[in-house]
Amino acid sequence: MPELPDVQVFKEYIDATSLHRRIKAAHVSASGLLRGVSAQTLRNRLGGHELARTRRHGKHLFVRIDGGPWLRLHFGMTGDVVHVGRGEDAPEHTRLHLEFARGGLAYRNPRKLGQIGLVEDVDEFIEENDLGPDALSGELDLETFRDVVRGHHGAVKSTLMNQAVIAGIGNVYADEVLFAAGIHPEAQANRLRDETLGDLHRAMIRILKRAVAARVDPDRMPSSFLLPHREEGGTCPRCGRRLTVSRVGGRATYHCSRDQQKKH
DNA sequence: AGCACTGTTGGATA
DNA sequence: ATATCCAACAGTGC
Repeated sequence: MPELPDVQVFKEYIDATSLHRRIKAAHVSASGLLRGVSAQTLRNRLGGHELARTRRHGKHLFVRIDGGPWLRLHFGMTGDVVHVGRGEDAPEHTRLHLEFARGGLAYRNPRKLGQIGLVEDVDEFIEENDLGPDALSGELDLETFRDVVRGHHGAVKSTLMNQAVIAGIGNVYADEVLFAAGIHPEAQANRLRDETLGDLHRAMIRILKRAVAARVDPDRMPSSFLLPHREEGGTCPRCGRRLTVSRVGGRATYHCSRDQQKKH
């Protein structure tokens, strides 16, 4: 689940619930998620400090520890963050629990396919880990978008999902963006026309922003979105036809064979 | 009960 | 550069 819009919602959630509160103690309960940091170090760096601000790049969330490094959270397929009410225990599958004087913040991850780390310099992390520009950053203007997308000649869907090309888009929103732009998921990235890339760029920004505005709740998304229909037997919200289910780049793919014929 | 499926990334392989 | 397969892991559904 956690792609750019989801992580943005987590970011805003932390901003609203957890900044500038002293961490009484940090509890780490899944060492397998830790990247380049021990549970001991994590506890020491978090305990007694406050979260100062947050930053997101692609699907990574960074939380600045006041006067110290950034806590880096990646959510994998099943992670999220949730506030813990005062006096309550952290919920099931909590892997990192920041306990405040009253209440706390829990990072949950049932499948443990996420990452927890500490980074001194976020920009350095982005560079070293070969992350492309964030899909919603001003850095990714139309011209840059055209250049980076055209540098690849696989399926456009795979290109959109390649974090080294664009950071933030995963399987679900790749389908959503291509549906909005009327582009076939298997169209070759480097053969897309200027105009088509313009459609794609516009759709990407609009869809991601709209999903964030809907708090990634399918019930609050426009009825034109593919997401609520993205299931076996689902129908196209535009023409009512049965959606085509296939695999592109090894990932489950939903598209409408009538409304997504644009190949280039 | 057993098996295949799933929104993530990363590595090996061809 | 790209596609495929696998692994990490746990929950769910058939």
